[in-house]
Amino acid sequence: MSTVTITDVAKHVGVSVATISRHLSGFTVRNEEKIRQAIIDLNYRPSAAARNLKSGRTGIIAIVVPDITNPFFASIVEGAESAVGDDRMILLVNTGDSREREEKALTQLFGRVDGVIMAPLTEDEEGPSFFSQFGLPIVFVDRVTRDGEKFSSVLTDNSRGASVATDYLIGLGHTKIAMISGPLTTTPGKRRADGFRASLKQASLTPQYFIESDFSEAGGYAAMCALLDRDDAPTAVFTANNLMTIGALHALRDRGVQVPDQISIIGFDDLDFAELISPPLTVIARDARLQGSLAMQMMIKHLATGVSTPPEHSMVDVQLVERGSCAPPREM
Amino acid sequence: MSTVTITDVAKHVGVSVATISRHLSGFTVRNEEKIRQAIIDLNYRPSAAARNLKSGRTGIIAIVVPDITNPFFASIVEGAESAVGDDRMILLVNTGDSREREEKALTQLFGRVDGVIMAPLTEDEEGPSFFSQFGLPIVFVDRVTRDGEKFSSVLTDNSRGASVATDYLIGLGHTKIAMISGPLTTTPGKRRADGFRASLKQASLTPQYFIESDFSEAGGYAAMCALLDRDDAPTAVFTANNLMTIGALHALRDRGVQVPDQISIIGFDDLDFAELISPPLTVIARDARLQGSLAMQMMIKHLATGVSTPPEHSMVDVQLVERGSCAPPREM
DNA sequence: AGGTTATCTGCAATCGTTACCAGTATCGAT
DNA sequence: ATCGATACTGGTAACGATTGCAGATAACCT
Repeated sequence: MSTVTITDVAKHVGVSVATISRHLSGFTVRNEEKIRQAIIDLNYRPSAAARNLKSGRTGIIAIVVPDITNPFFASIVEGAESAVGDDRMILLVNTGDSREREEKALTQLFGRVDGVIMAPLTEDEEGPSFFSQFGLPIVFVDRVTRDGEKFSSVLTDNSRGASVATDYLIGLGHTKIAMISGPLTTTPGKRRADGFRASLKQASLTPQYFIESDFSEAGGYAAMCALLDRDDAPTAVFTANNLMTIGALHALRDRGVQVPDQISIIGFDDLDFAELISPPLTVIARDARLQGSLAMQMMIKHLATGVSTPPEHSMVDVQLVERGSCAPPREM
Repeated sequence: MSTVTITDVAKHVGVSVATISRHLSGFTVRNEEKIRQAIIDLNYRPSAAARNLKSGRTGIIAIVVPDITNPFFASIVEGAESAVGDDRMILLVNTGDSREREEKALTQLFGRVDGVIMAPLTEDEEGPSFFSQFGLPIVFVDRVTRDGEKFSSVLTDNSRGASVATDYLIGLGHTKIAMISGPLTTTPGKRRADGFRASLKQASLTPQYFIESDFSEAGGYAAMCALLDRDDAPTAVFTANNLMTIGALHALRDRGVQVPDQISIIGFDDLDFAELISPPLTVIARDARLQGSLAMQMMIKHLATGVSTPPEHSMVDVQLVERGSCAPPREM
């Protein structure tokens, strides 16, 4: 059992603790070999807590995401992991889409981590100081808050992505185009809705099939059902994230609606298995892993250069991946 | 900026640091209200590092998984998250299937966390003391090492699961049954292979279509291709995890092989979209979220009752979910 | 040999908190 | 008024590491 301290090692070797400490910090000391051996013999491991207390740094970077089972966020985490380096670790917080838990997490994180990479839930209705108050370096990823300018961020052009999707459907000849949207209180929710609306407007169409949902599979299912229940059902639907896409597909399957013959569907965010479903799913894709990695790189650079460096902003490309789930409307 | 210490609060209120500390620990003190106010006014947050140093506990539990983008592990993490409680947090380590990183993680984790929930990569070839040496409470999940008896664990009956899958294929009349296996150095890899072999043996069949792969999508793809390239191709295949199943399905799709007409396929571990692919995928399922939650509960109990409590072992059920990807062989 | 560097060393203060110990105020009972 | 019990309080020594300071040793030069 390891309750071996630096003092024990020092005694064992016959030098002072300072010498051991210096050895540990990479300075040259007289009895290198003896010290190394003593550390192994005693199975000594420096106390992280004591180091933190002295140095004020923890070597831990937190990642706060709304839902780790969403493959998009899992990939963000993986990307961040890949860029974290040898001397740091990642602390994951899953807020389960709860604003309360997000807030509590930030409070608890203070002092335990050197920085936070986060996808905030909402645009922060509570004033510009909310995230600043914690005094933690933050890099926003995927989403940003109203006072986001103050912090670095890695975002995708959500509005453009939604426009590309909508324009694509319009280009195929659809006029009855639905959107199953995320919550308008979140940045991606809002921006994607904006892009959708803008594209419709440009084509002189009205957003009569717009449903605000919640980025969850169940939400997507319910929304799709609601759309199908309408007398005048849409001929195409744009689902604003991967989970809702899955839900919508389940609904279509359960109702026996043929894709793309009876309805076209395009999703936001690619899925591992998008090619495996029939027909293969057409999506707006972006590189989540890259976003995570970029965010981590920003954080590391920020921690290295000091707290008062100006925030950086980075935008990751979206692209249309045409597969087979969209076709021109049957009845025109 | 928060470099406010308990001393500052004490001075501000006009009491000693001990009093503030007691208030923080929930004891009744004289100036409750004034203290509460001072803490808010000064924006004081207790130093986690100092607390760790004094108490020896961190309030952090680590979860070490090989691959967070695997939905199975993402669900484990989510399950653990859901059971972690208000006063603790989760530190995630993604080892990326690297034994080296796993080992380094354990070293770094010491002193930073109160316990580790982990899915170890291998069965630990390096002797019984490997995981013990870190002096950390460990709960194994999904997988176990050779000296696993010493630590608590939450496992699934991998061998039985594989047998159920194999028996199902045999029951349908298949004799040329392939298995795309995980690495035999991992517990789930080995046990599932064992179950497969046992079932074949009982039916007087020989495992001539056995391929050891690596639990990755690419590995599954390659293995499936190899099987299809054989002169005497199998009529059914059992893939030992979800990622390899996806890879195999991609291979089948690319080669234009019809499921289940030309080949039957059954996977280990369910997928969100298993019903969406065509035909819907038949799988051996188990509740990953439950496993994660159970593991966390064990860890919390273990930390509460003390280090010397005997390890617990829990087994989670597997079940066959019949969908449409398996059928009797065409040519008999 | 004497003087000057260059290297390494130990001492002790420090990081922010907790917990033990002894001390004081308050109160009711005698 | 005195006593004992109760309820808080403040001072201070830890927790285990790092680091500035000054002293010691060795190495080098003239």
